[in-house]
Amino acid sequence: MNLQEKIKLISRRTEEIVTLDDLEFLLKSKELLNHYIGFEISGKIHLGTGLVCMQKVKDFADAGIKVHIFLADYHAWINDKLGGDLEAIKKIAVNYFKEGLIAVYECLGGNPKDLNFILASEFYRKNDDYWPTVIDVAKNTTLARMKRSITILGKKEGEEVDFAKLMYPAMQVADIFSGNFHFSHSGTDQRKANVIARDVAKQLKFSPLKIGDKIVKPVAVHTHLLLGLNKPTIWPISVGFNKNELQTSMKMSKSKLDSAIFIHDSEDEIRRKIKKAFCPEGEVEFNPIIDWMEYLVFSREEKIIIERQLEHGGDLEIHSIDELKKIFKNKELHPEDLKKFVADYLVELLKPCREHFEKGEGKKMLEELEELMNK
RNA sequence: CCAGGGGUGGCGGAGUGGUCAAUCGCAUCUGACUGUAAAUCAGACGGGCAUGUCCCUGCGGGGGUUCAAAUCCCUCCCCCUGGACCA
Repeated sequence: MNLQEKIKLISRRTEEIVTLDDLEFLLKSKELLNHYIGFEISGKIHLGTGLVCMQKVKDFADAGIKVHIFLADYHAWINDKLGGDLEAIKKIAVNYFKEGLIAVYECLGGNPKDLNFILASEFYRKNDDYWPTVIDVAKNTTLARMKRSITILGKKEGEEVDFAKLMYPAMQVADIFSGNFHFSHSGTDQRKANVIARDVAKQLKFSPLKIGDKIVKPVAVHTHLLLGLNKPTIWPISVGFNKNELQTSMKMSKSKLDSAIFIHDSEDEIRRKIKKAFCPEGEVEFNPIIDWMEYLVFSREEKIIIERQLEHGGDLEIHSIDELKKIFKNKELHPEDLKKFVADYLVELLKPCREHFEKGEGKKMLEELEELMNK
């Protein structure tokens, strides 16, 4: 694969690459390059991580980059996930979470051997330079900035938090340097941490990131955050609405009931959630179903055929997201037909993963997680 | 550690001895209406069933006063604001 192909592969369907020049520089070097994406062990894996993030992980792997999945157990603990029980979090991380990511990766056609899993707590224990790196990062960042950065934990800026949460951004940044990761891959919600990493990169005494003798900044690759299936909190949109605010309110979230589909949801669950999803006819911009078509379907397909009854126009062949948007905007495609397509598509795509968690060890791991979440 | 304020249903937030299973808003669920969802309207919304002017549990935990407590008293825990301490 040549340089241009690699760049194209890594940057396809991303929201942002910081920066493209640095990406090119890294890819030109002859060194083994390391990718990283961190996941808080926060509960069930939804399609945002399962399909969007893992698809990008596969892109990295296909580009010949060593990919690392960082199981952020300490981070989950800090962020009060799973009852804030570190031991339980660790267990879920190495069982359910790892298992789930492998299973979806296979659904996407990836080879699980590509994936290198790192458990945060283990990584810290074995790495004497880790905590000095945290301090090093902290010394090069202001308190005000850390306070602003708690949005990466899903907290609102200015929200009252315990002190550990202010350590979280520094830890996340230190993860990147301690792991010697050249690529920090995340959803756009993690942008603040990645930008801090780039800002402190040249100041660090501990674990600086190097290519040869040159100290470099990690390249941030930000993938799209899927829209939740719910109606946005601000709707209908009025004149002078805040687009950012609206988009933030639309993000898929585990805390918003039925806004997310999980990688092992049953066929009925998938269909039920899609059916009740917000989907205004003719609206392409703030429409979760259109969003999912773009990031879950057209990210993989060159051509799709939407089945329709004759009275509704008969089967429809579409070749791109732009074509779909145009047709939908003109109300030449009814939401119900589109929903049916998306549901069928996901049911089929996720089948191996679903079956994996329906029996044996997989089932046990999922039940273990559910029990913990119901506490 | 001290002073003051506070902890009520999934969330926000009323209530401050009986008429409180607890106003109201949001969320959620059901039905009607739409070829989806939304919006709108009607109903449900602590749990149970025999669905009733029925039973149980309940207003941070525990104990007490009272015929009667979310409401008063004691005690413990936790949160917020400020202060004190700082070899």
